[in-house]
Amino acid sequence: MPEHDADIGDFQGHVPVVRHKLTREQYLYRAGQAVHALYIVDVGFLRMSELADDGREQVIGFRMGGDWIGLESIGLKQHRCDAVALDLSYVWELPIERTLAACAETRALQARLHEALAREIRGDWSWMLALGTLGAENRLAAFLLDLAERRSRLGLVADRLLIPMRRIDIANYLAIKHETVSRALSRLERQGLVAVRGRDVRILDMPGLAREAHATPSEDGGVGRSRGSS
Amino acid sequence: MPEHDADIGDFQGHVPVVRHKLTREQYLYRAGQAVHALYIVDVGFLRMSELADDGREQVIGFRMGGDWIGLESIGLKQHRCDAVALDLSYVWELPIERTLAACAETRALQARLHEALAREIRGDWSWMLALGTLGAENRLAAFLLDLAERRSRLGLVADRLLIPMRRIDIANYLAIKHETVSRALSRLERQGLVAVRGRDVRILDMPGLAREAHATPSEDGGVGRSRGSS
DNA sequence: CGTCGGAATTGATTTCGATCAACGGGTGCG
DNA sequence: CGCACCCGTTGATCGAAATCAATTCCGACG
Repeated sequence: MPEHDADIGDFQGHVPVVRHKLTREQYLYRAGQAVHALYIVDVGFLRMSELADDGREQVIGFRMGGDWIGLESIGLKQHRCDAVALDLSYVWELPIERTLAACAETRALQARLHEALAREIRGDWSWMLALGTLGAENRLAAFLLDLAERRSRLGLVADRLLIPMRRIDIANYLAIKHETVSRALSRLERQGLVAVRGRDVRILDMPGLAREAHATPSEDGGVGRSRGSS
Repeated sequence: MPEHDADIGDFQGHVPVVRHKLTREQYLYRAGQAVHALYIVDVGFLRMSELADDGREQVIGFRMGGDWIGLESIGLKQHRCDAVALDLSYVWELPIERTLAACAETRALQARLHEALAREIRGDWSWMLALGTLGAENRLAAFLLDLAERRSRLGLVADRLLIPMRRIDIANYLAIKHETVSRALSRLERQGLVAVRGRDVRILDMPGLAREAHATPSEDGGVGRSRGSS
């Protein structure tokens, strides 16, 4: 039984929920806009990105069915990042004040929200681990594997990815250049792990890909766990 | 007036708080251990790190006075990361169930917790931006600047950093090697931005360092903001 | 007070990914 | 229908950081 990150049904009775349609390239919100809602993706694909004042932009993640959007903006007046649809998408909109109030009243909802917030943090940390310790090809493998896993959690086939984002989005997310993404994909294909045709990626060897998603060379990790008391 | 991330006073009346002493190298918790509390640093310095099953380790951040610890573990049975003291430190321990229950009852506490969780996410995202878009030297500058800012928020002098972590910890956090940290520090010193003697770092030119903490070369950002509807 | 070992700095060389460049292919629009 | 533009792939070269290596610094402890 797929454990959804966010089940809109839990909230539907407690807060007025509106379903929004987003077309390709349409922004759910942008940095600078007022914060007035949280969102849960119903169907579709969104890209989250953080931006610096000097123009730098970093893709932080991608959101699909069941994922929360906007949690990072709790407590803020204005959004600090962008959320844009990569595809035709539908999201549930939950007025933020009403939602937080509902969480204060209903213990189960509060737990849901805490869960979602903590899960977001863990996901970010886990990705930071990958970014900090893996090379380009391993990162890409980890990324594909993550997509596959999320698809299967939604009850979809996991070995057939129809990736809605451009190579450049993937590259930015992986903190590498898009040429490197291409090359890494080709290498994975040459190893017989995946079959790539444009945005249609088929995973041929899931365990092999999983192996590739961990450190290939003689990684040491660096920090060195010294003898710790207690 | 310094706006603290977490004010222990808010919780002290509502949950039984215990103050814990941690000596250098002592673990507050380790991956695998049961989750039973949240923590707020009183004084000292802690290092958070995420670890992979294959031994890779990534330093996620450092915690000092007023910072929460353990938020990432909400909803988990067992910790997935390490929290270790770099220095003699004192932390407040808040039993997790009692604390979450208190948040459910008291709106102000709930807001505090949401705030802290969301702030953690924003901090992570902001650091991901730095990791993804800055070179080694710029990252280091950003790191020093962040330490300085946090010190000043605690009411301490900001331009004198007595860094309790080893180069290797910094390196891991910055996702570079410790030799590179050394070289980058030396370069910053040669530019007259900082004075370094071991772990005693003096910031000589704050604005200059801030300039260094942004992209030096002709960064483009990559993703390319296309014409967005709405 | 000396020495021992981990931490830090600096140098030489290698390597991985970035950059520069060229080209193929699909798609939307005139 | 065909052109133009963007996306993606691949090749050649460059460069920043990793790796390998040698010292120096410094604190702990006998």
